[in-house]
Amino acid sequence: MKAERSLAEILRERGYRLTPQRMIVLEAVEASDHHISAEEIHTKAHARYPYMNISTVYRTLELLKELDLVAETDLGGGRLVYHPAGKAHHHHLVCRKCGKVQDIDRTVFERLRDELKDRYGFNAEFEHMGIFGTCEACRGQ
Amino acid sequence: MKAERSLAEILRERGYRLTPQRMIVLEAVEASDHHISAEEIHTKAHARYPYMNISTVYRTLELLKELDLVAETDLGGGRLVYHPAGKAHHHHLVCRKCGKVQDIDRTVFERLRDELKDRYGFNAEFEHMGIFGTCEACRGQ
DNA sequence: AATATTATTGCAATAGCTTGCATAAGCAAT
DNA sequence: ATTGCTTATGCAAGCTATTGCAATAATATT
Repeated sequence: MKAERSLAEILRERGYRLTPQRMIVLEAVEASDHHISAEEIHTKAHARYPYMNISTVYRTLELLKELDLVAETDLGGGRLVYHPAGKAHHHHLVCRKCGKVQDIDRTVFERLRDELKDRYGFNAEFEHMGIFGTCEACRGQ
Repeated sequence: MKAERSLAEILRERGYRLTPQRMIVLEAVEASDHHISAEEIHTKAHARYPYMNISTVYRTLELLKELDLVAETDLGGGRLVYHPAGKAHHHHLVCRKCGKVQDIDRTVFERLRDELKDRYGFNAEFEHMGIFGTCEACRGQ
C-alpha cells in the first residue's frame, strides 16, 4: 500500500508552492483517460479557472515531470503528450502507417540499459519512450 | 566497394529534380565534421548561394533523410542536428550533466529490435537515436 | 531552341514551445 | 491580521520548425 501524499505536501517539502494553477493542471492530466497535449490541458484548465496561461501550463508540466507525477512522451504529430506517471506501462510502440499506439512494459529495455552501463558506463534514462516503426497489421505496406 | 551515385541520378530516378539548393545543402552536411543544425546549414549555404531560404533547407533535409543521405538526431538543446547517413556509428549517448556525446555502434539495439518483433510483431526503427542519461564521469553528481 | 508540364522555391503566416521581466501571490514570521 | 521575503504567473517577445500558396525553374516533349 502506497501512502497518498498530497500535492501541497510534495511541493512544500521541496520549497515549491501550491497554486490553483498547479492543482488544476495535475487534475487535468489525471482526469484524462488518454494521452493529452499541453494545448488540451490548457483548454480544459482554462475553462475551470480563467487565470491560466499557456506558459504556466508548460512550466507546470515541467515541474510535475520533475516531481515524477506526470510523464511526457513524443508520440509524433508534432506535439508532446502527457499522462500520469507511475502506471504499469511505460513505453509506446507508435506505428508510422496507421498511427496505432501500443503500450508495452518497461522491462524490454532492461537488457539494453545494462549493456550500456557495462560497456560504456552510461546510465541511460529509458522512460516513456515513443518507439516508432511499423505494426504487425501494417507490415506488408 | 560501393558505387558512388550522383545526387542527380538518385533524385531523378525517383522523379525529383536536381536544384542548386539541394546540392548545396547536401554539401554543407557532408563538409561539416560535427553534427550541424538547420540554422548553421542555412548560414553556410546562404553564404555560397544567396537564393537559399530556411524553409527550403528544412524541406531539403526532409528529402535527404528520405533518400538516406542524411540522418537527423535529437541531441537536446532544443534543436535537431544533421550528419551524413551511412557512417559506422549510429547512436549517441548524450550526458544530461556535462553534455558530452559519445557515438556508439548500432548493434546494441539489435536484441531489443528482435524482442519487439517477436513479442509484438512490431518493426521498430532504431536509427540515429539520441539516448539521454548520465555518463561515467558525471555519475556521482 | 521553344514550349508545356509539374516539381520546387520563397515568402509570409502559423504552430508548438520557451524565456525575460515586471507584477502578483503563496508562505512564514511576527 | 499584517508584513516581508521569495516563488510563481501573465504577458509579450522569441525560437525552431512547418505549411499554404503564388511565382519560379527544372525536366521532357516537340
